[in-house]
Amino acid sequence: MPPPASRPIGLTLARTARAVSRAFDARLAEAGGSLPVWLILLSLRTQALGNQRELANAVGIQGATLTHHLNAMERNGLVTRRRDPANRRVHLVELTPAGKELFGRLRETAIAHDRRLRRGLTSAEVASLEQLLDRLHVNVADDDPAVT
Amino acid sequence: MPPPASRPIGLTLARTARAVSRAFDARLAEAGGSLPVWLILLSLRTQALGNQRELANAVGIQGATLTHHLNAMERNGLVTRRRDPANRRVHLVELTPAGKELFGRLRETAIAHDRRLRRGLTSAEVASLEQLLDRLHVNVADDDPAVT
DNA sequence: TATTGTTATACTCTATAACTATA
DNA sequence: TATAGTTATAGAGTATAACAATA
Repeated sequence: MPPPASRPIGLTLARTARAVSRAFDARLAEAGGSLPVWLILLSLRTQALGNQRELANAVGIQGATLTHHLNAMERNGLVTRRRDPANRRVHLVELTPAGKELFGRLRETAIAHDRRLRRGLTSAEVASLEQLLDRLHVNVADDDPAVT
Repeated sequence: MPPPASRPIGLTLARTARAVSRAFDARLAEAGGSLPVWLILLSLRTQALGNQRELANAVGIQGATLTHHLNAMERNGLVTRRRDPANRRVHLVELTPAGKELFGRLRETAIAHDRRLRRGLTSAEVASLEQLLDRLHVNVADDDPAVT
């Protein structure tokens, strides 16, 4: 049986994602942010997260990597960290007013980016794309290395 | 008019692409490669490229970045570089037998990865996905920053 | 002992600027 | 002067391992 004759979908996905994320990165940088910072702010604002492990998980990075970003964000006055009195191992991460302001700006950036991405696509097409992407995600998520 | 109410397609795209490319990276690493090395080998084998600038372009990186990878690949015995007698400014990049061997192995890896990605999708669905991704790509490619 | 998070360190990919060799 | 490529340097993002603090 022949290999898939057409252009591999993984290649198309990788190239599209790279182009799209570079464009988004550039916009975020103009607005004073970056992708990890945006994802961290977004997670903090839209999810109730009990600790940094959960936050790291929501963003899709390791705990130490999150610490790295939080250090920079704290240095830049975007977040504060303080011990949870109820469990002093846990650090409560909170947005400062500057952090909330940046969140607002980056949200505008993200909305504009998405509007641009959707240009010329019907909402049915976007929904279909989203659903197909989710299925790809599931296909690599179930880590069954025995797939030959 | 309200912002897109649903989950931003850019976020779904970014998360899917990250998960998929991490899975692919892991497979490539097991096979002794990496994504940039695979893209370089693929370009060398499937396109007629006149010089390194064109090669860098095909891979989607800067010339200096390409040099960086070629240095490593040459160190590892995968490619050779020699001056083009017709224009001694140009360096002809050629695969060694070891380079061709690695190409073959990585191609198998890429094919298996793609087979896995496509699981449960009809070829019409894959075609539709590919076409939608291409349209997103076009939407960010035309760099018209005046899109509000 | 287990859990939470930080520090130390390093790696990969990428880029820009300055440089060399050739035309 | 212009073009092809390299070298030098740096920065962002990520990771693992060892550690400190707390439970």
